[in-house]
Amino acid sequence: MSNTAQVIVNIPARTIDKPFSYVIPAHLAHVDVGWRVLVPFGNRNIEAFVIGLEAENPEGLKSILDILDDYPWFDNNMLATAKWVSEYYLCSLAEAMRLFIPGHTGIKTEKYYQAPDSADLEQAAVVLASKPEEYRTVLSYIYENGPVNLTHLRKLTGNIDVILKFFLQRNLIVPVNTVTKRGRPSYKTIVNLAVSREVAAHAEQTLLKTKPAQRRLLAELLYHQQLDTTQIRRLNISQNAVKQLIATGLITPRSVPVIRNSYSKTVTNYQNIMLTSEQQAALSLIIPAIKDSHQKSFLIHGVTGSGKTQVYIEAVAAARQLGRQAIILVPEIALTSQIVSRFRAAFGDDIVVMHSKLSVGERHDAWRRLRAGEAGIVIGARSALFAPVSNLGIIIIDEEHEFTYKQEESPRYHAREVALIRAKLSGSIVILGSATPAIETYYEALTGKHTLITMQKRVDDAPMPPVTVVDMREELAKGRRSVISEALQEMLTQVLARKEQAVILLNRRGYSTFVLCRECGHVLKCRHCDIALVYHASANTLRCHYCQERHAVPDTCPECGSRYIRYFGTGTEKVEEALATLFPAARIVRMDQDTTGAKMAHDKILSAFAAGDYDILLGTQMVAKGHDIPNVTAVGIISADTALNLPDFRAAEKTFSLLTQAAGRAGRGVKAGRVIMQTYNPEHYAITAGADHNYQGFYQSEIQFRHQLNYPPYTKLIKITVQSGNEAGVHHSASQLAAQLNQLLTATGTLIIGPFPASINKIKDIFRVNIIIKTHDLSGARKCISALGIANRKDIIIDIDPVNVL
DNA sequence: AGTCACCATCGC
DNA sequence: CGATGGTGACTG
Repeated sequence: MSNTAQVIVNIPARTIDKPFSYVIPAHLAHVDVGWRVLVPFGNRNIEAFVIGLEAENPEGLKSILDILDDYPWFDNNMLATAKWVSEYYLCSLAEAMRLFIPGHTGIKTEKYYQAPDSADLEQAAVVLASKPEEYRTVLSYIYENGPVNLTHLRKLTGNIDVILKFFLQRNLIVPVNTVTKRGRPSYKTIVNLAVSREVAAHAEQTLLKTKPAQRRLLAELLYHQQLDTTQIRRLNISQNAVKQLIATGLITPRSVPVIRNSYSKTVTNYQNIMLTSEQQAALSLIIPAIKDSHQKSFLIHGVTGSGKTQVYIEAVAAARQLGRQAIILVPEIALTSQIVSRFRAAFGDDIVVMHSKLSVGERHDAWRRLRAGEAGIVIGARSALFAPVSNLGIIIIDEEHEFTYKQEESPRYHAREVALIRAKLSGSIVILGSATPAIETYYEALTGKHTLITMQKRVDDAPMPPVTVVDMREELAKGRRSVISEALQEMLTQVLARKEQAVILLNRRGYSTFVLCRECGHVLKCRHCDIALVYHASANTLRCHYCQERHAVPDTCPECGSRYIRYFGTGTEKVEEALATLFPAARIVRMDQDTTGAKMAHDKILSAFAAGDYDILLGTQMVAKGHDIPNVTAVGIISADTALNLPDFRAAEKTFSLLTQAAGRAGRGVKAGRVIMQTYNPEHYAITAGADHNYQGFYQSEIQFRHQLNYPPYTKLIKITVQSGNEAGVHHSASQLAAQLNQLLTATGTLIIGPFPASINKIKDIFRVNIIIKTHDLSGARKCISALGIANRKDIIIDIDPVNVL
C-alpha cells in the first residue's frame, strides 16, 4: 500500500526543482499521480502536484493537507508533455506543469491578522504609550474587526509594514494564513421532487389547497422536473414558499455548479460547402491519418484565400465523429475573430474559446466544460495547447510561421514544437497551416518530417493581385519628397473615385521616428533605454516605445543649446496627415497600438471599416492580418523594408511574410485588387518574391542563405542573455561565461558567437549582452549549460530555439 | 516564491 | 545597545 507521495510544489524557482515527499493521510488514500494537493511547505501552505507514489514511509515527513479537486488534474500525456518541456527548454518541472493551470496557480493564499487568544491588553497599553497615535489606531482596528487583511490595513496608514512587524514581535497580533481555491465554480440552487410523481400529484390535489404558491410550485415541478432560483422567481413564487415546501419533504434543494459563459449561444448552421479539388485532396490525406491514431503532421501551404479554414473545419468534424477532441491555435485571438466565428457557426456549443481577456474563473469554467465532455474543441492562443483534453485527436496551428507562438518568458517554449510532442504522446495529428510557412517548417516538410499539402488556388479562382514595386530612390531623384509616391497617390485617387476601399501599411507608429539636432547631430534618446525617442504629434510628446516614458518636446538641443531641432523618419501619424492633405474628402481611420488601447477597439475599427464608414484604413502590421473585406481593392505598403535591415538572420523572412499577408488583403471580393510596395531595396529577394507572390522563389534564396551561414534549419541555436543594471558587470560576466562555454563546447560544428551587446543595449536601465550558441548537437550543448549551473542564475536568460537573436 | 537566520551597519 | 538592511540557505 502506498502511503507516501512525491510532489512538485508549484513554485517557479529553479532552486527547488526536485520532488518532495509527503505522507498521504488515510482519508485521502485515493490520491494518485496527477492530483493537485495542498501541502505544508516551510511555514506556509502551497499547491503541489503529485508525480509519484511510494510504499515507504520514512520518519519525519509532513502530511498532505488536502486535495484541490475531486479528479486528477494531469493525465499521463499532460505529465509527459510537461516533463519534455522542462527538459528541452531547461526550466523546472514546476514551471512546465504550471502551464496546465489557468493563471499559473490554483490557489490564492492570503495573510490575515488578528488578536492572539490571550491578548495582553495591559502590556499593549504600556507598549503603545511611547508610540505614535497610528499604532493605537491599527491595533484597535485589528482587535475590533477580527481577522483583517493587509489591503484593508493599508488604508489606515502608510507605515503599515513597520507597525505590523512591531506588534508581531511582541505577540500582540498573530497572522492567519488562508487558502482559497481559484476558479471555483459558482453554484446555484435547484429544486426537484423528493417523492414519486404519484405522491406529489396527490399532495398537489389535496394537501396544498390552502397554499396556492406552494401548490403552483409543485405543479410546475411535476411538469419541468427541476427549477432553479431564477426560474422560480420568474414564476412569482416567493423564497418563503419554496422554503416551506422543502420543509414538508416533498421537494429537495440541490446545489449545482454554474458555468460562466461569456459567449452567447450561436446557432449551429453547419452547411455542406462544396469543397474545391485541392481541399478534397488535402482531406483525403488528413482524415485517414486521424483514424490511424498515430502521430502524423501536415504542413498546409495555402495561399491567402485558398480555403484552409474549411479544411480545418472538415478535419475537426472528422475527429469529433470519432469522439476525439481538437485543439486549434491561432496567433492572437483579437486578430482572428473571423476564424473563431467560422468554427462557432460550424460547431456551436461544442467549442470553448480561450483568450487573454477571460478571467481566471472563466478559464477554469472553460477547462471544466472540456473535462466534463460538454465541449470537445478548444480554440485559442498558444496557452490553449495545455487544455485538459483526454482524448486528443487533432491539433491545428493556423499561421504557424507567426512569432507569437513562441513564449517570450520562461518557459520559453514554441507552441509548434510542444504541439508535435503532445500529439506524439497522444497519437494525434498536427496540421500546420500558412501562406508563408516558416523556413524551418517548410524545410522539415521537404525532408519528410511533415506531409506537405499545397493549395495554390483561391476558392473563387480570383487571381492574386498584381503588385507594383516603387523605387523610392527614383521618386527622390524626380524631386518628389512625399512619403506617398506618385503611383500610390494615383492608385488611391482611383480607388476613392470608384468608392472602393484601401489599406495602407506602415510598421511604425508615432509621427517622426527620431529627433535630431542639426547643429551638433545629437539624437534625443530615452533616459532609461538606448533608443531614440519617437515624436507623437497627437499628444505633442516624445515617447520611448520600450519603457513608455513620455518626455516634453524641448525647444533647444539638450547637448548644445541650439534651436535647430528637426524631426526625421515617418510613422503612421505622419502618413495620416499626408493622406489627409492629399485627399481632404477621404475618411481615414488609423489603427495602431495608440488607437487600439481600449478593449475591443481593434474589432470596432475593423468592423466600422468593413461596414464602409471609412475609405482608407491606415496602420501598423495589425492592418495586414485576419480580415477579409470584399470592397478593399488596394493595398499600399509605405515602406516595405522597415524590418529588412535589422541585424537578425530572420529579417528577410519577417519582411516577406508581412508583405505577402498585406498584399493578400487586396481583391478578396469580386473586384480585382492592386498592391503598391514602396521600397529603397527593390532588388532584394524578399521584396521581389513578395511582389510576385512567389513563396518557392523566396524559399530557395533564403534556404541558400541559411545554408551558407549555417543558420537554422541547418543548426540549432541557443541564445544566452546576461542582464544587469551594471554595464561593466554584464560585460565581465558575459565574457567569463563565453570563455567557459568555449572550453566546454568543443564538438565540431559548434560555434559560440559573442558576447555582443543586444541590439538595444539598454532597456529600462537594464543592460543586456548576448551569446549565441550555434550547434548540431543541441542536447550536448544543453547538458553543458546544465553542468555550468547557469540555468538557475537570475541574471541569465537561456532561450532554446530563439525567434530573434537581437 | 517566501521565510528566516545570520551578519554588517547605522543611529543615538 | 537594539533596530535596520542585505545576503544566502532552505523548504519533505
